[in-house]
Amino acid sequence: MRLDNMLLAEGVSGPEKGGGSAAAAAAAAASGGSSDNSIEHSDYRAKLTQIRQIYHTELEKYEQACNEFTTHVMNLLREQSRTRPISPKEIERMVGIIHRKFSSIQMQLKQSTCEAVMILRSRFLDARRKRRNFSKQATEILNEYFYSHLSNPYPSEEAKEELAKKCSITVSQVSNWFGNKRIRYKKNIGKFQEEANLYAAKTAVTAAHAVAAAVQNNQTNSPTTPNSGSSGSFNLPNSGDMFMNMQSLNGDSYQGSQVGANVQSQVDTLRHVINQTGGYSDGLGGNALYSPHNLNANGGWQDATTPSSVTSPTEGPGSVHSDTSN
DNA sequence: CAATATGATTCCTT
DNA sequence: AAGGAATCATATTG
Repeated sequence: MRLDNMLLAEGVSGPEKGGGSAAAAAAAAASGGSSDNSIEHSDYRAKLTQIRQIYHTELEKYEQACNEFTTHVMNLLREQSRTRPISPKEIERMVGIIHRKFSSIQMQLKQSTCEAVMILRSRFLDARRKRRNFSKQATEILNEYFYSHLSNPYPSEEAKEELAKKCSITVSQVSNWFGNKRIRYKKNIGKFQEEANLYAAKTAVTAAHAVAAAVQNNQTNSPTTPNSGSSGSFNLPNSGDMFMNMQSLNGDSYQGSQVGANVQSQVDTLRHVINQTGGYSDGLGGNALYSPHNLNANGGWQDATTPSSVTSPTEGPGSVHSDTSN
């Protein structure tokens, strides 16, 4: 029974043409494919039709054999009925036995066909096997979000949807990405240091521009940290992104002649804000603020088994931002 | 071709 | 259910 259903759903035993492509399309939609894998789909469909043909011919063959055998037995019985009386019940019984035998054979055929289809599916449609990297742009967007929310890199469902939309991937892919990113970041923070600096600088610059404009407009205004509409700006147990921003701003100086000055003042105000919000921050408030290896230490969401921090074989990852010559 | 990066899946915990 | 950890299978890189 179930085998029948599955074969029907898979388009093997259903209508001749429509079923296969429909099943393939459904499977493709389930695996969240974009649109570029039409080649694989046609390949898959070809294989599926092959399976379907085999299945149908075999099925037909079995049916035919069953009928032939039945008539043969009937003839034999009829012949015997001349010499001895044969009740119709006996004939019925024989026919039933034959049909049962053949239907069990058909069952085997269906089962093996099911297996073949499953193998085919896992071979062609399992996204894990045909893995494609996301576009450069998509990873850019995701990384930007990740590093600008480093203190709490857990996007809400809505944020995930938005990111998915922007990156033209699915929400579950966004979830996967963040899951992988969090774990891999935590596992080896040193390896991600320059990436972190890069994206932090990128977002920081935009923020700094905004703030600089605001400061120019209204100097006496107390800046309430123009965080893009993320979650609360003061839930920070560590405020890693803040420190990131400031570190990159201060260390790298971003070649901006005028901007640099504005940013410097901005850093001061930011530091002020941080001192206000984080009551505990007197420990690392002023002087430790700009040393990059302290950034690793004050992780908030990554507080499992202290990750042996920076141990890179090649160069000191802690001194990434010390741009030497000009 | 080995090493590494990366997206997806599975198992397990909370 | 969502997230962490381990793992798989492929992509990319050197």
